[in-house]
Amino acid sequence: MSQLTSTHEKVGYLPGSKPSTHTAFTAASGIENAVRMLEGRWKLVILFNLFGGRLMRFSDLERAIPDISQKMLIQQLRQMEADGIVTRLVHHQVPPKVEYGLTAWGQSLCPALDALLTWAEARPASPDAQ
Amino acid sequence: MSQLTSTHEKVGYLPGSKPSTHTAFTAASGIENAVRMLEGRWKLVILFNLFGGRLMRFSDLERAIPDISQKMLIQQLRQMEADGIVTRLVHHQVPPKVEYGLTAWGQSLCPALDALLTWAEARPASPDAQ
DNA sequence: CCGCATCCAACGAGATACTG
DNA sequence: CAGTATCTCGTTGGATGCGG
Repeated sequence: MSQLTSTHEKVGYLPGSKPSTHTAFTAASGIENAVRMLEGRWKLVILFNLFGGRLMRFSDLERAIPDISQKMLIQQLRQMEADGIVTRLVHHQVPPKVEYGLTAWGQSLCPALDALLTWAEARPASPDAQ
Repeated sequence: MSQLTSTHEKVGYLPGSKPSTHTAFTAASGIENAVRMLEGRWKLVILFNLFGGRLMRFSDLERAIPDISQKMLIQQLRQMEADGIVTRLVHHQVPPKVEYGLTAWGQSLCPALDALLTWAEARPASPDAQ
């Protein structure tokens, strides 16, 4: 279910003709929301460690991402939790144990990121004059 | 040609088993490059005004995006030009005339953004405990 | 018309130290 | 173990004014 056309032809969300659900501005702001959730120095790295559906403890993530500080790790996790991307599961134990995972919606980010990765790697080496 | 699996099953880029071309870190950094090019307050709005393959003058873009400052417009355009996403065509005239458009690679961003938009709009209203 | 330079405020993110 | 608190700094983006 594609909302934007991917061709070089005229597209449906252009101002003037809006047969589709989106104008240039609504489409942009919708994607901006997505990009905002993905911004942040570490979010994608965290996400990729969580893809696959397994749960990881705070300390697991710390080990998996050596250069991250505790502050950044918790901050980015909490933001993604607030965004509905990651789940936070607290086990009331001594010592404490908290596991992080992905929501179903978070999992569904995977194909979109795949598209982005494919695009990024298709970058031509030499500048192409259109 | 998908490089990441989109299922909830085990995925190929996970540490330990790397039959695919990507580890969690190379995949993340590849996408980070893409996200970095899309960050910036106005880049997506500019992009959407350029999709469709038509050329737009500097002043056209200024009019199309009322709240943007000249500094921001030129800055984001130049960055995207450096990234190989937009083209810059200078007509040596009096008064000056410069037209901006998308490279072929820039055009090919469209489906990837579409995937992101579809994902963003699929966000569940209520928090879903996975 | 198109763009550059400068100054400034706001925010993101790292380092470090401390707590339940 | 899993956080919180504070400080600092680099970067981003806005406003304004000048130049080819």
